[in-house]
Amino acid sequence: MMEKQYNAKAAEAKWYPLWEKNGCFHREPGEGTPYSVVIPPPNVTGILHMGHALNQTIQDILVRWRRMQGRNTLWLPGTDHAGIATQNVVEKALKKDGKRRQDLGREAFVERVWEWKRRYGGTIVHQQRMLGNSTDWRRERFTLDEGCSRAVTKVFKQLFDEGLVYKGNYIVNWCPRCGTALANDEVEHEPNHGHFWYVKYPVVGSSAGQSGEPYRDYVMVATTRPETLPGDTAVAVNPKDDRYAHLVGKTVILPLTGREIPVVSDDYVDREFGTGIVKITPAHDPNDFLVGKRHGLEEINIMTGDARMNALAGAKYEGMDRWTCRDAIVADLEAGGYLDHVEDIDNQVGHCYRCHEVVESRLSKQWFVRMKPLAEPAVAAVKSGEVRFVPDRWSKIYYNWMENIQDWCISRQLWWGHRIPAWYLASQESGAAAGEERVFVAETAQEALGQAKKATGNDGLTLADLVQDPDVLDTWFSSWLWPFSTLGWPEKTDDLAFYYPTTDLVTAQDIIFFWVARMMMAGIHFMGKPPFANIVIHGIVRDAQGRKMSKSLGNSLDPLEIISMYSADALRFSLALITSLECDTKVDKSKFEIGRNFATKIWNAAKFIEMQTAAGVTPAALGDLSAAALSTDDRHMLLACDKACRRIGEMLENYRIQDAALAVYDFFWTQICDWYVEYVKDSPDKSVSLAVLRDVFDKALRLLHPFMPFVTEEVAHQLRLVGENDTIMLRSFPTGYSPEEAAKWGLTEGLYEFVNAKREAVTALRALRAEYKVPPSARVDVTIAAAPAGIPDSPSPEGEIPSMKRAMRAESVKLVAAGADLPMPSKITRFGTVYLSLEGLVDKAAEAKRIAGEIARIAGFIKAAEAKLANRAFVDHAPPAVVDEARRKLNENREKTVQLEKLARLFA
RNA sequence: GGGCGAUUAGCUCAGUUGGUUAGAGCACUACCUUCACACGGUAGGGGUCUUGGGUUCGAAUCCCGAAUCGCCCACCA
Repeated sequence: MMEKQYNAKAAEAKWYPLWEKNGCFHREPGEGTPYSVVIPPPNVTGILHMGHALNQTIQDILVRWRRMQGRNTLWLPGTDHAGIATQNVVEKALKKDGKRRQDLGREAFVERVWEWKRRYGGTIVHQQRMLGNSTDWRRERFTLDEGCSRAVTKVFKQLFDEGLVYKGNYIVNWCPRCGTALANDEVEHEPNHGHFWYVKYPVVGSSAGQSGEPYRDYVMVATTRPETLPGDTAVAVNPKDDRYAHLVGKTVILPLTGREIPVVSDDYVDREFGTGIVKITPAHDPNDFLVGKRHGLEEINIMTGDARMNALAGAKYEGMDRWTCRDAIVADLEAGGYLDHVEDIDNQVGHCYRCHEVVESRLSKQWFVRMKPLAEPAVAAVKSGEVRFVPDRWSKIYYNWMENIQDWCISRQLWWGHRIPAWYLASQESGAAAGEERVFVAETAQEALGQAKKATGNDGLTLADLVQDPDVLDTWFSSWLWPFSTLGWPEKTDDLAFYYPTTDLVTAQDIIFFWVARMMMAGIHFMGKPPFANIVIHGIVRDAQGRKMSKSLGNSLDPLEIISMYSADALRFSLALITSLECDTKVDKSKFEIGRNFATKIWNAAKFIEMQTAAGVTPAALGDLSAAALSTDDRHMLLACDKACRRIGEMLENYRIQDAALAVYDFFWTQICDWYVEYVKDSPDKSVSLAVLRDVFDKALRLLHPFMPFVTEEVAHQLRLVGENDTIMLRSFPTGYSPEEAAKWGLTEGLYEFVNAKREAVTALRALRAEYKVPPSARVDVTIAAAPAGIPDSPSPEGEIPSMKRAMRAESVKLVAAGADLPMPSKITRFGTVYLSLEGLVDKAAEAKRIAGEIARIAGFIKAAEAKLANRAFVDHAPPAVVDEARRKLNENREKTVQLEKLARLFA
């Protein structure tokens, strides 16, 4: 016998290992139609959060559904090596022992990170199993594993050979704490309350000096970053600015240094902002860098990698950190009479997305990928419809970004990651700054050596003469290859041939640019085909106040805690039900009660079926039954099931996960539990109705399985709907009954409407009972002026009396001719007019008042409907069905009014 | 500054190409411990669909303007 209560924990602990062990998640390439998805690899340092839970629930729903549809399904899992994040974790651990990574040396440190990965890297992988993910763990990958590394190297070399990877002097975002360059999108801009210092730069050759008043002629420069002053190599004005036109071409004295620097004119300068004069510091500001390039200005780098001032900043400031130096320079400017005044200003300051340090713009040599040539075909693939965004509006955002794309800085000054496969001549390295640097890009050091020998004509070179580039590649440089590197590329594997391109990519909106766009480019460039057919974008999980969930805010919900409180199925179903692809999802704990309650409901319904069986009811063979053997309620149930199967399948095809979840919920709860199970309790032929119930319940379980894998598997086994060594997850996803079955059982639309109408009558009677406060225990006498003739294919209402009797808690149900004028109180339904004899149970005055209100309300509807139908334009233009419906409704309301007026007189 | 989106019941959201008296879940009210289930059942209350115009026989839905909120990109020296 089934337990009184569903034990979710036990079911989860039992089924997941069995599925995995039996290879239920695994398929080999070859047969059938492929359906493949690669998981967005979580950081190996990560722990499972609600964002993962949502993302993976959506994927698992799609994957389980496709698998049940019979597709050859692959959902490929893995983790990302997450350069900075992982290195930080290990460095933090080292710090506890008072060590820095430099103390270990590169090789030992990297080995230490690997060791960390082996010990703790499995955390999130373990947690993902708790969700019930049907990922093929036999194909699990890591972005830094051997295969992925080979792909990365090959790609780097190919792009280099194609001229799409280059090394350049460039101003990059630099995190002084992490000691590495950051890509533009790794910088977070945040509002900052800062100052605007107004500084006077004396103009050379003015009359000022002669009069003995040094600074009468000066230009006023406003800056938020006085500490970069020693790096200034010009001041700039707008060419159209008449105020300063006379200054262009002259020079000014850079305060504190005595250096003369030119005044240049450049469109970049905004006349309206500040004083209209900008100091230009090419080595420490991206815009200034560009201005400097245009005017051939010197680039003076005055800072070290950890944002301290170097010798070029001047002896006095050398060694100071940038903020100390700012204070010192401001003080000196003031002392020298150069500082005019200070204003408060609100601006935006960039912070490192990892450690939150204020980012510095820094001039350095970095590797870049030329993006324009890669972006163009990636845009074309979406424009042509070859790749589709779901929802479609993301394509606009994608175009917008791709069309304004900038080169991608891919080098990172870290130790943990894919080392850049570029080598230099050791002898050349120190003196290379001045001249051309010789670089050999190759897949191996040996190959690089060959290149070096050829280039230098020196056959005596050995590996010892070569030095590999110390930098590693941006983490995304491996993830952008994920859809094919994980399938074995660059080898020509069967997996690659069969599962590439993948079918769906499911991810949140926040990594469309980081990841999705780049995968598109890589897929097209290296495989000749976009990496997926559909890009499904879902929202971000937010807390009840709409804030992003984050560790620092402390507002995160832990999926594992939700699983332990409510079950994995509850987590999954609730997420599916409340998630729209259209917008972000607000989540709080109470939402998960929906899923838990649903699981309980299913368990109890299953228990009911078991009890019927245990009570000795033997289900008939459904396939042998004809329409005549089935009651209208039985047939209605079968038809509702048929509709549910079709609708849910269609919704999933359109990625309408929320709608599908709601439909399966409604089918189970309303159709099966609220109506049919109630009917079965008192059905005239239990053997038949149990057969129907078992069949629709079985189908409902399968419809639900992608959403709630554990409870469906457990219940299917409890009811022996699958064999002992079998699993529901490999059974077919129901698509509805065949036309033959539908014909044999008389599953017609008319019949469906007929039973719906009957239910309206039952509901109306219940409402009457409630309105007139008839005690639930009271058996009442009901009369119905049955009128189902208006419904096509209607069976005789006579046969419905027994089922209505029970549902209405009626002592008797009497049918009279349709249209018969029944005494009050009664309600009009499609089935007919329902009358309940009250036997003087009513407070007359109160009822009279209520009825008057009701008449007034209906009068409003009638008036509106009459006006509508009197309108020729409406009658002529609206679809006939709409007009007919309006007429029918109007008549019904008129009839209702007549009845109500009679009733009012009765109570007067 | 550029782009995208949102505003519907107390709350979270549906509402598919314009078409009955705008729906669901939660919350709320009343009644019900009826032998699958109180994590339940039955019946209810609650919305001038942010706002002002326009198109239309008809607008939550389409167009224009306003307000409020959110996100993304770029960024002021």
